[in-house]
Amino acid sequence: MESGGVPDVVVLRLPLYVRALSQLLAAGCEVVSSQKLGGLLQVTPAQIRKDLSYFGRFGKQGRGYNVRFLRDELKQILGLDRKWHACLVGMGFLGQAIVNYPGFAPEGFDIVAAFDSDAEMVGTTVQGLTVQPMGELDALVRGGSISVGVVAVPAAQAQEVIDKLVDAGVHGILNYAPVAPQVPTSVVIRNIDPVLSLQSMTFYLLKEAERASGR
Amino acid sequence: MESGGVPDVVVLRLPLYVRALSQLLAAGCEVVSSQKLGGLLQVTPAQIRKDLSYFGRFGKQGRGYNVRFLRDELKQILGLDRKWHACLVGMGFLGQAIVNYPGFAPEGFDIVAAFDSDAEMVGTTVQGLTVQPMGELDALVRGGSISVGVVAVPAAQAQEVIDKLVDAGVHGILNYAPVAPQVPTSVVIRNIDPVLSLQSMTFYLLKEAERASGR
DNA sequence: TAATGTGAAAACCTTCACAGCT
DNA sequence: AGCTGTGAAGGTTTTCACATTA
Repeated sequence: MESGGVPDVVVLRLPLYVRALSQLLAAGCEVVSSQKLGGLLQVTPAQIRKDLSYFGRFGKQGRGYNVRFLRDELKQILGLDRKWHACLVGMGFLGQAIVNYPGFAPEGFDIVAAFDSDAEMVGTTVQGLTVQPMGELDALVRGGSISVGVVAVPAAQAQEVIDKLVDAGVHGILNYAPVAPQVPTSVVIRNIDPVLSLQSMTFYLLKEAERASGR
Repeated sequence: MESGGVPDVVVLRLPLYVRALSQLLAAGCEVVSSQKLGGLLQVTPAQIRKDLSYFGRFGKQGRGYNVRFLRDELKQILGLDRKWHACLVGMGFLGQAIVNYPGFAPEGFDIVAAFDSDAEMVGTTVQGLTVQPMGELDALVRGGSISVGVVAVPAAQAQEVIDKLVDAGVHGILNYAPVAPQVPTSVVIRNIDPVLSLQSMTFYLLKEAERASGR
């Protein structure tokens, strides 16, 4: 994917920069060079400068970047200077863990509604969120300001749920189900799949083991 | 990264192929073409053929691939034809969700030990796992067959925990903490970070919103 | 002096297109 | 006839290296 002349890989790295800059700021650091920032993130200085150059000129030659300024610019570019409303579908173990995860809200991501197809689950309250029946999804998303759907249902139901979310007008999906979902090109999807991560990791663990014993 | 002439991106896609092939098999499909497999995964047929060609010749011209055979070959290449032992560090909300997640064991990933620095937590049992004090980590990993460490501690402690795991001899790390960890090149690390995923997503949501209203 | 911003070069990855096999 | 396997072409991403500026 590629948007407005900016390569996708670049957009994927920007949040990393934002986080590192926030840390630097918290540590009282006001100016940073691409070299130093790269050291923190294991990224080459040239790559950082090139990435930033897609969006403007944020540094001062001979000095580096003002940490707060660069951080705020990047947050604005990414749309992180405002709140985003999300709904969660699937309030099983995983869904509950997601709702309880304290990392979303401080970054401006608020889960404002939750749905489940299980009648047992509907009506219960988790972290101040009352679980609603799936039938309510369309009206709530269509009517409101919800732009992101978080999918935490079993694999077998995932595609169906994703279709519902897309129909209701969600433009972004964070999918925790272990499937390869199909979405229209206008919808942005991100998959969280720890098993896939492990399954590509083991390839290298095998090589490592070979090196350690034979070879 | 690049290992044995095989590009990293290729290794990242192989587990996707394995999963799709398993699904096909479950659906009773015995033969598949790169075209059909690509359709399921939103990958071009040429890419699938090229990816596979790094490891051998698995298909039959004019017919396609035997689903079971290709699946088993790929599992072997990735090291998924055996069990992998992992330990979990951090038994907070997130750690408990990870231990309860039913997706790891069926794929051969067994969490066989758990550690926490909180004295309150130590000694409790979650899903048949008794939480042990951090002091035990080194001996247990060093002595045993644990090759993967799963990190589910707060950001502030993550690097320290990762260092301990690496020192103890773990070769792979699945990190859920929102940090950019530093590890030796011999250690493979995968980060699970839903907030970063959302933060790159919003860039495109912004563009989408612009398109929808003004331009 | 010290570090940015950026064209050009190099490396890398994907797609094409077709020979060759079943 | 149909589909794989693969060199070659095309495209994208990273790195280099240096003019430029504070």
